[in-house]
Amino acid sequence: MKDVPAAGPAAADAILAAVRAIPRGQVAGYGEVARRAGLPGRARLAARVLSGNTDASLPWHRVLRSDGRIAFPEGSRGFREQARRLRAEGVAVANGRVRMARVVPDLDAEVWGMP
DNA sequence: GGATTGACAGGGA
DNA sequence: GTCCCTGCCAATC
Repeated sequence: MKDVPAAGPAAADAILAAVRAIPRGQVAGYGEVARRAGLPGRARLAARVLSGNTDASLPWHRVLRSDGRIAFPEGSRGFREQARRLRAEGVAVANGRVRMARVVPDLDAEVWGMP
């Protein structure tokens, strides 16, 4: 019952699972995902995992920066792809940023299975 | 072995 | 509200 896995394939899997746990129309930050994956403070690791992912069914576009900003440089390919997908899901993307879900208390709790 | 980089986060100006 | 710098961790050169 150790605690956090020491950054291995299991960690990557956990991160992927956390990303897949994000419901459609909702978004989360890298640090948030990492935390839910059992890797507090490993936001960068989450980013790295997503950069190496190739799963098209993985909602990576729902993962944003802590500020709600898209991690890619504006005008970049990934930027456009992500913004496009988010809009397709009903997420308001404006000027390279996304309106972070301010209040989704019950929903959020349900999603992460924790109040 | 060390040094550099990176889809980050947080605090300060 | 935006822009800049520092810190943390892991992988890569």
